[in-house]
Amino acid sequence: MKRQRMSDQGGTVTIHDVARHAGVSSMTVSRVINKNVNVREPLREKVMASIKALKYTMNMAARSTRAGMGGVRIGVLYSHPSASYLNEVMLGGLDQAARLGAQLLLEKCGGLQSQKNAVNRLVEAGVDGVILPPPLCDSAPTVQMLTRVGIPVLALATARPLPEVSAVRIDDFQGALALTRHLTKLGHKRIGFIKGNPTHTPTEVRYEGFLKGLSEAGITLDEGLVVQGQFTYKSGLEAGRELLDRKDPPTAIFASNDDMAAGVMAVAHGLKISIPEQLSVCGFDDTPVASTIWPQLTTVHQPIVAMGRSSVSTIFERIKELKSGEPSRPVHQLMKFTLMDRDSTGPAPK
Amino acid sequence: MKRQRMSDQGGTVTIHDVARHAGVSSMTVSRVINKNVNVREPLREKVMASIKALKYTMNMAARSTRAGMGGVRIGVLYSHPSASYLNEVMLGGLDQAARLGAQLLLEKCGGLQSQKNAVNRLVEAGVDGVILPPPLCDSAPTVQMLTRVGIPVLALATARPLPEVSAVRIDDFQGALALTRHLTKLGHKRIGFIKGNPTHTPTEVRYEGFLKGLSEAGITLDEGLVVQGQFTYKSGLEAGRELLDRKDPPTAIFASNDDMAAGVMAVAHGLKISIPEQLSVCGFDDTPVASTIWPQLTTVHQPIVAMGRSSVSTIFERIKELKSGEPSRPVHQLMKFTLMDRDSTGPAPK
DNA sequence: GCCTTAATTGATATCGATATCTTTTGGTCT
DNA sequence: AGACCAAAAGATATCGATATCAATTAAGGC
Repeated sequence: MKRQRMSDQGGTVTIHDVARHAGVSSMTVSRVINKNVNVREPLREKVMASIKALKYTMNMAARSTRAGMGGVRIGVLYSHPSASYLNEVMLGGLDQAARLGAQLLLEKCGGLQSQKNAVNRLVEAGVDGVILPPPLCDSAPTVQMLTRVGIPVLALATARPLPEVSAVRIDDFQGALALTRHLTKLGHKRIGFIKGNPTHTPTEVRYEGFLKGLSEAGITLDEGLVVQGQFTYKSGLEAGRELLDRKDPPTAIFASNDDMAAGVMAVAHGLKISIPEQLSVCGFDDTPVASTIWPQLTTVHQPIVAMGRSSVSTIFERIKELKSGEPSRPVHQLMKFTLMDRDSTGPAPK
Repeated sequence: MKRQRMSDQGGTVTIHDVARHAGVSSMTVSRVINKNVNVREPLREKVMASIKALKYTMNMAARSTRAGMGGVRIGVLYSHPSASYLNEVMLGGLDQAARLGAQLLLEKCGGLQSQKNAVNRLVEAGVDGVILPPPLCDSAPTVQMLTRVGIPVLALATARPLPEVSAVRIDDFQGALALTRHLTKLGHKRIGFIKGNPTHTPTEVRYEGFLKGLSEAGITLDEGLVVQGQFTYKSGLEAGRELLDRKDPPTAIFASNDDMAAGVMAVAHGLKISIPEQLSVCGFDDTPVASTIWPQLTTVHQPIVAMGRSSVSTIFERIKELKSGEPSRPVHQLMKFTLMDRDSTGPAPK
């Protein structure tokens, strides 16, 4: 009895409350919210004012029950990306799914046979579309299985999207180029490079960006400073040890992702090599680990959360088009990356 | 035209389809789904069979529009927890919120004044409840501001819940005790301990668990092996260096969280101390970093995602009670932790 | 065996937003 | 000025699940 629907209105403000307040029908309010064209200016303003006055916010759950669009299910099929990467994707994805009233189904798989099973489980569950985070985004068999049964696919963070799939990604080439320029501008000439897992498409593209950056600065590639990694912390540890144990170690190391950069930094800490005074290190992706470690990592920020969000809305649109029989083509969306200039890079020594 | 509502039924299976198939009313189906008691066994079975046969899954969005519970808004107010920790909380939280049809509002703040502003923003936005992840879960002023205006509060992962707030947490004492037992069982006698940030409540409790573990094993505390940390990677780095630079270094180090343990391991890698042969390291929380680094970290798994989920449903229940005028008391929920015995710990050397 | 009570089941209204259809409005063309 | 038509606004039906109340059945009690 204490707290009985206190405050001005009785709890939540609905579209009808706004309508009453503005003296129009709720349909008009709906049209205003959805930027529908057929509303005259004075009315639109009156409605907008009421929305503000009542602090109206839409109930997304209700919207999604609207006729026809009921219960869109989107599958997210992953094999073994880094834990934090997937977390961020899901963070954005779940948030957007909630907004759209869609349902996200997370499905895990391993080898090829297991991929088949996972795809079947998703189809059985009646998904209307599937998002493939890396590294599955580049798996042709998986994509085919899905497209064959008419389910649209979206590849997340692939460097080279397969045909027929939508994609949300950044320009890995430009990102690697920007980072390399950053290093050469700081005066680094001997730059080590740690490649990623060769089965992931960004691996090669980032390397190409690095090469371009070197040639721009008139530096000849020293093949001995290029080490193969696997995108894992452990491979970064090994590659770092290999590079830093040389008698002519590089003054900077460009690791193809943050986990490997963290490995390199761990080795450097052990060798009492101070960062960034004696060695500059940079990574790629800007996963949480980049700002966890010390010194904080200079890296290319990939807006993973936003990409997760965008993946969901992009494939949602596609599903809507397909359901209503409209013509529909895969959509490619390029997100902006940001160079995060933090504390792990500095001027080349001496 | 290619994909025109293929498969058996015309799109999504609803509760009504199931009802028709089973020859009952949709209300009965609803009761079966929600494990409501008042359904006789034969009918329940018939309904269950139909659910399976039609591969029915519920439309969560629709459920959340149900009378009365429309548009619950839950605020999540955080200051500066580790990025990955918050991610996991939100992952569980968003997922559960979607299920319940609630809306989650994320709000950030810094100092005390900024906390006031943040609380005001949340109240303005009309939140019905607020979740406080660490370290804000222990902030008495914030809690007071909220309870004063009648908004229920839930503290996440606090070790000592303030009065009047609900809480979702693990038993930090037992967790630290289990981990210490693990080390002593492996034969370690000289065990270093890195404390966490003194303003967080789990810091002291974990230390107490450690002490208890030592005394159980009949080990006298060496005060020199206890170092103050801050829950940050950097403080782990410094503490690790301090402990490992001693002439009589410990054979095992218990860091109060994973980030600090990662710092210790970085130092060890640098000193070419092999883990776990020469040094055992363990952390606490099992954040993604624990399985990212190498060797993978022995730690206490805190089910953060599940705790995020549980926080949302717990405060949701509370909100429901308050809204319907039922009597309502804060709820405390203790989650199970798990000892993750991975590769960073081993038998004490010689 | 009849009546009261409790346990089951069903019928109907509802939630919030939108699709769709209908009515009204306002303007243009001859 | 009258007719006609598109634009603008409203009325109503709908989505899927559940709350609520009514109807039915079963279970005891004397």
